[in-house]
Amino acid sequence: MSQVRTRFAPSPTGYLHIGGARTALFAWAYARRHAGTFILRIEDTDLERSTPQAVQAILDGMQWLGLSHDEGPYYQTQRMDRYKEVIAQMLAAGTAYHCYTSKEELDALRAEQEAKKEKPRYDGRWRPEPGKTLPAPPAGVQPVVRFRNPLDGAVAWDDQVKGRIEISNSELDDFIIARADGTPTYNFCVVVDDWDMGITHVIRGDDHVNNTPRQINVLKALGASVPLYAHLSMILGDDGQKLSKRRNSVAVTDYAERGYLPEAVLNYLARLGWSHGDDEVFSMEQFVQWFDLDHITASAAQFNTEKLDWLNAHYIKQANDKRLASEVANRLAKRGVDPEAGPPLEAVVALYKDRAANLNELADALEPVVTFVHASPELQAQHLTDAARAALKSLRERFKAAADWKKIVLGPAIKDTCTEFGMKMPQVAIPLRVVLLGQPQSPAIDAVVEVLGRDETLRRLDAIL
RNA sequence: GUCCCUAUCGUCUAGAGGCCUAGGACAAUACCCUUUCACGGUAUGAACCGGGGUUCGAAUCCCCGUGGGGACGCCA
Repeated sequence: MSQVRTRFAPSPTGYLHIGGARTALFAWAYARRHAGTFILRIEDTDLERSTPQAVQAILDGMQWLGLSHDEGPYYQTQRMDRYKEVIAQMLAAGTAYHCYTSKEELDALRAEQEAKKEKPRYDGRWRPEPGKTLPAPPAGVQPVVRFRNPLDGAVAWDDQVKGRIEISNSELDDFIIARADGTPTYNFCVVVDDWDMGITHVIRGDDHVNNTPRQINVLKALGASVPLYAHLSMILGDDGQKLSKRRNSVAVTDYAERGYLPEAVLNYLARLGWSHGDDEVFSMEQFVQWFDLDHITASAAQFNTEKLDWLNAHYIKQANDKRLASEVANRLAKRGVDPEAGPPLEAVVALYKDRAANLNELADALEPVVTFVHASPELQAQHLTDAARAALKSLRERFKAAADWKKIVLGPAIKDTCTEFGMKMPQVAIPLRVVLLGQPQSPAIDAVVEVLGRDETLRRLDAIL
């Protein structure tokens, strides 16, 4: 078997879409699995809609996910000479021809066919046939170039995810491969690129299934070998509807902003439409070893944010504290909170990372530790009763007398206070949380007090009591 | 309208004719842990779209319906 070469070929008209990211992941994993080559190709022939910013956004998204390419990025706009060369060859070989039908005529034809409930298609009026007399080319009209699609028979391929697909050539019309201005069109560029780049496995979204027979026909006309195709079904939003920019987070960078770890997004995407038995949580190394085209689901998959959240929480628990601290520091800084203001972030992260589903939640939780947040009047009224205040004042004296600022000393100090006042643990611990953090819930209170430090703990106690 | 794809718990999925009284995961519910909130643990409920075949036997194969999606551009 020849060396595996796969490609990801986005068009730079927006951000790296979550569906595109999964396509890239699968193409990347397949190449890695087979020690092959993963190629990045930018399909920017649509000059109107392609932007350098979008190219950068795609590159950034790929980098965030860690999907590195071995070749490219290639840009179709830089390969124009090559496309024109192939078009000239096809014109000479008779596998393509000039068509002078104007857009207006085409529109009229389409309207007529739609009125008759027929499938809109080019009628072949400029297609040369033996014994057929073509009209005289109208003066001053720049022709387009059309591919001379076979009239009879069928095109078939064994799709690696959908099985055998066969399309009759009578369903296909002679599609345009070069516009009137001479620029080549998408379906043609893809063919030349896949051929020139030696792509062995075309792994792409299933919105391209209908393009495949055309592309295979051109490949054959060129005498090129036909790659294997694997068409991935699309990803639907949480609501079961097609993903939309308005309703869903579609850009991978949205997920970065929303506090997801790339390994969680990757793991989630890998399991969306692909499976390895009952395995749910696995590393990219493991994924690459397991990945195959045989276990890809043929039907569309609905995105489930709750499951992503669960995976993300899992990976946050696994992540090392230093990395999380740096992520949280960035987020706090953006909110105008000085990450250096409180105790060492790493120590606080260690205390809180089991309880956060994403980095923003983690930052939310750390904020009242890092900076002193006064409890709202409502919370104070609810929790800081006279009895509670008295107990906390006594506790403050115990804290002041603490020989060592450690949990093993601090914990008993709180318990002793409970005993002194005949209170249960929550009756002291919750008011203490309210004073120290401005909220009634936190991890184990002795651990919080320890990490907060002696000076800061006493300062906050003094400020409120 | 024509062509193409698709259909297992609410969701992601396992399942390649008997191993299926259909398994796992997320979510849900209950309990345990925790004298807080989470985390964690345990348990429970929850599905083969419908109808015909083929077969000794069908979630698995075939056909027809129905639902969902895609394509039909001088867009990609």
